[in-house]
Parts: sequence; structure tokens; C-alpha cells
Amino acid sequence: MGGSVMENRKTATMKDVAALADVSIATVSRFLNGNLDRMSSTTAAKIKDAIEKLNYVPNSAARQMITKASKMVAVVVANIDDYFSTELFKGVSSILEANNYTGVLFDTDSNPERERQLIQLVNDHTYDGLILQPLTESAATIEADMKRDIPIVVVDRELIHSPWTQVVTNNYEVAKSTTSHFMAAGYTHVVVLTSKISMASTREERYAGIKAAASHVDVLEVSEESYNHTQVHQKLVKLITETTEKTLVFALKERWLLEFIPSLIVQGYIDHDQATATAFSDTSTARNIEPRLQLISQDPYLMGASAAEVLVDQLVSHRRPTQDKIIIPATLR
Amino acid sequence: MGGSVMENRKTATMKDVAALADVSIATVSRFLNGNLDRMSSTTAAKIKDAIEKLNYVPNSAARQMITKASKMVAVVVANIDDYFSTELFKGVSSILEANNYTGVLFDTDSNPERERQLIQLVNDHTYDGLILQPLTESAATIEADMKRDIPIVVVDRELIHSPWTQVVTNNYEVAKSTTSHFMAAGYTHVVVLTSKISMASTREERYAGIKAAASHVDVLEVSEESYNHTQVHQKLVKLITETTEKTLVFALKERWLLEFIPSLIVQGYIDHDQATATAFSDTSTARNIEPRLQLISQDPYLMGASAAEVLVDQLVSHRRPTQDKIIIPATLR
DNA sequence: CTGTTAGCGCGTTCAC
DNA sequence: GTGAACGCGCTAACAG
Repeated sequence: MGGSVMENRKTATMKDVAALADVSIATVSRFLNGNLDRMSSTTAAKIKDAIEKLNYVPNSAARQMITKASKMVAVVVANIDDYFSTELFKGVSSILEANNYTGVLFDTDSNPERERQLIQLVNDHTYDGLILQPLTESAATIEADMKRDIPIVVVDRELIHSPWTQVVTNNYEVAKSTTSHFMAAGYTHVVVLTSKISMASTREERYAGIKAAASHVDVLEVSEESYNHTQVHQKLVKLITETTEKTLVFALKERWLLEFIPSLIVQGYIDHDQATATAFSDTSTARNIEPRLQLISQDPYLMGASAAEVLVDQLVSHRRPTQDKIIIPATLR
Repeated sequence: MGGSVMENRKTATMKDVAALADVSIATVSRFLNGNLDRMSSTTAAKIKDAIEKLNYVPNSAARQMITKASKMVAVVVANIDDYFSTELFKGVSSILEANNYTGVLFDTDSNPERERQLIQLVNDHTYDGLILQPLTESAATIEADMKRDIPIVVVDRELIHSPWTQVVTNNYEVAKSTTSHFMAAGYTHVVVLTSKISMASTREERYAGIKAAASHVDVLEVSEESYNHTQVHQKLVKLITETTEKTLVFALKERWLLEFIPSLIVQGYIDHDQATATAFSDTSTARNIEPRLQLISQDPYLMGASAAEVLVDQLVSHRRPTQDKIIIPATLR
């Protein structure tokens, strides 16, 4: 029983199928491509039989060479450990599936060098399109590596001079309005908790939004890879307690909220009176931990789905990229 | 400026490069494959020039058709939203990269039907190998769809009658020893917090391990997709308080710990005296939230790396799959 | 050191 | 309804 699969030494080709079914290779091809109407049902049955008997599986490389299409779309994200990236991919996939494409996920791991490699890889293989959550800020770098001319949609982070459609969050506006909201509640001192701001356009925008609304802003930058938890914790405590103003700790990314805020809550520093916290947050984890927190929710799934819709449209219509910017708003709730 | 990439109407082929460089197509092929030693540096330079001028990019489909290899390995995981799956992928990638392969990530989204589709997709395309975190329990189902004969390594969940190498955690043992550990501390009542146990072999093993050590076990099954947070919360409270025994809440998956334990801590139900909690936990998030928790840490990265090593070994040696079972132990700490 | 040639497996005109 | 034959872009002998 087990292992019957392995019986065929060489993988069968269309020729083998044709021979066994006693038809021509062209007929087999027609069968495979669903042109059943131009075929007697007898031959169709014979072919079907032969395919099963031989365990025949079409060679996609050969097909791609002819059709110049793979029905696969590369999705290159910044970090698959981020819920944002994975949820984005799920959104992408849902639309892609519905249109008979398959999403293939690649992870740049927040490494610009790796991003280059992956873009080259995508360039070198027959992917029909690319959805990219970029690390780079400049479209030029990407254009230099993507010599092949396939449709591209950029998500989440904005690119300078992008010739492609972009799908982004209203980072600046929502950061600003959120800050205003807390200002109105008396939180005049804002501590921004973030990875290196200059590393991503989203962070820059969020920071700019906060600064536009707040009067007193401190920044605490935490290294993505390595940080001293205790040290960051102490700095936060200091920033909260050394002023008489009411303090809002504003995490630019959910991860930092999850890492540092719970202990501050347990220890009573975040009491929702003298100090409170908010964050850009993609999952419901933070809310479950402390339901009283008001957080900014993005919609990565919708962003992915939107990006995929744009891409699919270009794929089927062969239209040139529109340089639209699609904004999926985030909301405080 | 922008768009210089788009200037070439049809993508150039090797023939074009050969013509422009005034050499034969074979020489270009040699150049591309790094056989520079068998070539005058003059011609090499000419070819290099031509390639750049023409923006030539080799057609991987054509190459795959000849070499029957893509240097790509498909990694099919159960759920990219789980840190376990993504970290596994990172471990896989690290080894793959080092051996000049690229990992390509696919997400079954915990959907068996989708798993089938993806396995067929992998089967239909030229992936050199497959690393699978399976949903299915039986190897036969997979064998039926994977007609092509490429090396496969199974990770995390065990398969019945697997003809492939498996890389797994010592779920039973560590669940048992952990339970014993807490029993010794007086926690004689164990509440198991889990998704449907029968859905995954890992969960079954963990549950069996707990039962083997505990005297009084209650099970609280939570639906992956939809659950009433308040209701689960209340059930937990009831289970903890309705007995005089000391209670250990044992989450079979980090997510459930994150979802329900923090509020129990805040409300004082989990006081590390009358009641405490533990979990299989892959990230450090839970530890940061409550450092006093003792949790079971798996090592998904190492599991991925191990799986990839086995796969690469089979890839380069063309050895048949060994039916080994590789165990990466988890530890309580 | 370099060119010629024969396929790889399949889709697609054409004919019949 | 069905088949023969060409070509997709490339690699791998084999010549020279």
C-alpha cells in the first residue's frame, strides 16, 4: 500500500499519456486545458484514465515557458513575526484565491540586504505580480532590481517617487487625532515608545502626527534586536514620575506595548489617571490584557485585500500601474 | 528618469545577449553559470556588458525545465499567525540560505482543505523539497497528493505511518514532568485550557502527559475561530474557585494564556498560591507580562533549522528519506 | 577557449 | 475531432 506513489521511476510526460491513451499529444493538451467540447467523451475518458494510471502531473516549468505566467503572486513582507505582516498576507490571499492566483510569502526579516535578494529572486522567477511591504524608502532601488516588468503594489510603508499604487494607513492623521484626544483628557506629556524612527516611513509619520498635536514629547527608542528590558522599564518609570504632568505612553507598535506596559500596569505606574498608554495595535491581545486601554487599530487584512484587488485588476486588464494612493484608515477605539 | 526599466519592449533572451556580445549562446550560458575560467576575460566582459545593456534576466522556467531543480523549498505551515510557525520558518530559512536554497512560505490557515490544495500546488511546481507542519494525521493522504517524488520533512505534528523524517517536541514527557512539578508544589487540580484536543496530535500528547501525572483534571476547550471571552473567563473562575484544591491552569498553547490569564491575574484569581498557571509558550511576551510564571519553552527556530538540515542533506546526497524521529526537547523555565 | 546541436515538456497554429 | 510540427529559452554534450 504505502509507497505506491514511488513506483514510477521517471515522472511521466504528456507524451507518455498520449501513448497510453492512444491519442496525440495535442489532444492531451486540450484535455488538460479544459477544451473538452472539442473532443469525443470517449477519448476524454481514455486520457483521464491514462493520467491517473501514470500519475501524470503537468510540468509547470514547461507551461510557464509557453504561457509566460505562473498564476502566482509574490508577497514580500517586512517581518513575518509581526501580526501586521501575516494578517496582510491573509488578506492578500483571500482575494488572490478568489481570482485563481496563489500568494507566495517571503520574509525580508527587516533586513534591507535580504530585501534586495528577495526582489531579485522574484525578478528571476515567473511570478505574475508582486505585493511589497518595503524596507527601502526609494522606488529607484527597487526598480533597479526588478528588471522584469510585472505589476507591483506597495503596502503599508510609503515609497518616494513610487510608480506603483500604494496602500497605506492614515498614520499621520490618526496619530495626531489620538494625541489630541488624550491632550483633551489632560495628558499633556507624551512619551513615544518606538524602534528607531528613521527606519520606517510609517514611524516617521506617526511621530510627526504626535508632535503636531502634543506640547511636551519625549522619545524612547528601543532597538528591535537587542534591548535591556529592565533598563527600558526604568527609563519609562523615570519619564512618567519625574514630571507633574499627566503622561501618555504612546507605543508606535503593538510589540512595545506588550513588552513594557503590562508590568507598568501591575506596578501601578499606568493607573489611567496620572499616566495612561496607547498604541498602534493590530491584534486583540493587548485589549484582552487590559480592556481599559484605548488603542489604534489598523486593518492589515483589508489593506492586503485592497492591494490584491488592485494587483489582480492590473493582472487581468493589463493596465499600467495607476499611481493612486489608497488609504485604509486606522481608528482609535 | 523614473521608468528607464520599462524601455525594453520584449524581455531579452540569451540569444539577444549572444548577438550583442558577438559570441555564441553557449558561451553566454557558461558565463551565467559561473564557468568563467573557461573563457577569456575579454569575452566575459563583453557578455557582462551586453547583459546590462539589454537588462537581461535569465528565464528560470526554461532553466528549471532542463535542470529539474529550482533551488527553492516549499515550507507549508499551519498558521502564520502563530509565532511557532513563523519562527520555524526563520529557522528553516537560515539553514536553507546557507546552502543556497530559498524557503518559500505557504499558509494552510489551519484548514485541511487548503492544506490539500497547497500540497497539490507544491506538487505541480518545481520545488526541490517540502517542509510540512501538517494538519492531517495520516501520511497516506499526503502521499496521494504528492505524486512527485521530492524529499519531505515533517515538523511539529506527528504523522501516522510517516515515510519521512519527523522533527518534533517531547510533548508528552514535558507535559507530564511539568504537571508533576506543580503537583509537588501542591497544585493537585489541573485545568487544561486548549483548542479542540482531537484536532492536533501535539495537543493530544500534551493532554496525555498531563493526565499521566495529575489526579484531578478538568478540560476547557476553546474554539479557535469564535469564542465568548467573558464566558470562558467565567468558567475559569468557577473551576478555580469551586474547589478547595490548589489549581493549575495549563494552557496548551501560548495564545490561550495570553487571552485569559492576564485578567485572572489582575483580578487576583491567579495569585501563585491558591492558583497558578503555566503554558506551552514560544515567545517571551507572556514572561514579560508576568515574570513569575513558569512556562514551557519550545524551540521552533531550532526545529526549523533541524528540519532544513535533514532536507538539505537529502537534497545534496540524493539519499532516500530516513524514517528518523528527531526530538527537540522543550523545557520548563 | 568557443561554437553547434539536440533536446527538456508543453501550447499552438495549421492541416487532415 | 484529431494529429504533425514548430518553437518557447535554456543546458549539456560534443566538436573544434
